[in-house]
Amino acid sequence: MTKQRELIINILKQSDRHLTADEIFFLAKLKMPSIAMATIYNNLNAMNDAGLIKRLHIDGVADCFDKIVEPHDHLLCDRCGKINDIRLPKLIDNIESELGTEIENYELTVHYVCNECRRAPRRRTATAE
Amino acid sequence: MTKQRELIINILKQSDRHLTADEIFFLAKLKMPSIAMATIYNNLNAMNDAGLIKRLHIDGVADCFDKIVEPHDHLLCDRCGKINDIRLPKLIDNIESELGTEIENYELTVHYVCNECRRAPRRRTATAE
DNA sequence: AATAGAATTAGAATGATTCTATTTTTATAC
DNA sequence: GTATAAAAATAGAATCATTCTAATTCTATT
Repeated sequence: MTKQRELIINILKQSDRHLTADEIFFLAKLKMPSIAMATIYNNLNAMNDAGLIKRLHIDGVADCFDKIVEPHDHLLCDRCGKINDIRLPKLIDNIESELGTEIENYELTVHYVCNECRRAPRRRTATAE
Repeated sequence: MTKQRELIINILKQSDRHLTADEIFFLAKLKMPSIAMATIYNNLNAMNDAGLIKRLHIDGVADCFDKIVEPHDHLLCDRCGKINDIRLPKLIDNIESELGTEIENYELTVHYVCNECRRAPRRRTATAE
């Protein structure tokens, strides 16, 4: 466990959002100015491959990294772009029974309009629409 | 409807796979050597935005384009990388009832090991693993 | 045939990510 | 505690997918 990896893990742990490699790089540089982008990617990729974190692709946005612990799904608000985590524990059984085969795992992104946006319609909170 | 768009649509229609922009470009150039990459993207993006086709992101591979007609999900074999379409019509209700909200739509990619790979284990058919 | 607007073309630009060569760090053996 | 080998980090170049820009070509309408 290198200092760099430790730092990256802490940044992920302390964030309540799903960060991009770039955001992690920026935050890491504050604490360790010498850190290189390649180190960010090397570590994120290694941890992703090891299943310690999860690379997340949301259309039109750079990949984000998620400090998963347990499997979960994502809720994307189509208006404000915010991503929320959800657990849909029965879903894997639903999929398997509809499909008739055992599956390894799955990735699900649900598009919806979050409560805030539903209430205050049309006011844009973040990047997306 | 320009000649270029017609060509792109035909390429998509005639293919039984999900093609990348690059593959579409290559195939289009065979029939219309002057066609530009920007035209491919312009048309794919326009059709995607209009809901006529669907941009598809699979981890580690360039985006593919899918000639959807109706909503459907994707099955990705983790061994050979092949993508199959599936319909899981009950899923949207399942998600909505588990979630307690109405949703717009969703994207689901299910990872599994396809029948061929299950039978002939470890022999790699395509790009992935 | 003249014109306007839309689409295409070519290639430069961008953004994200990976690669490569060099340097630093870490761990282990002497 | 120094020598050495392996692993990781660094800097920056390279690559890949995609978008952008400016110039050109098409198409439809007058």
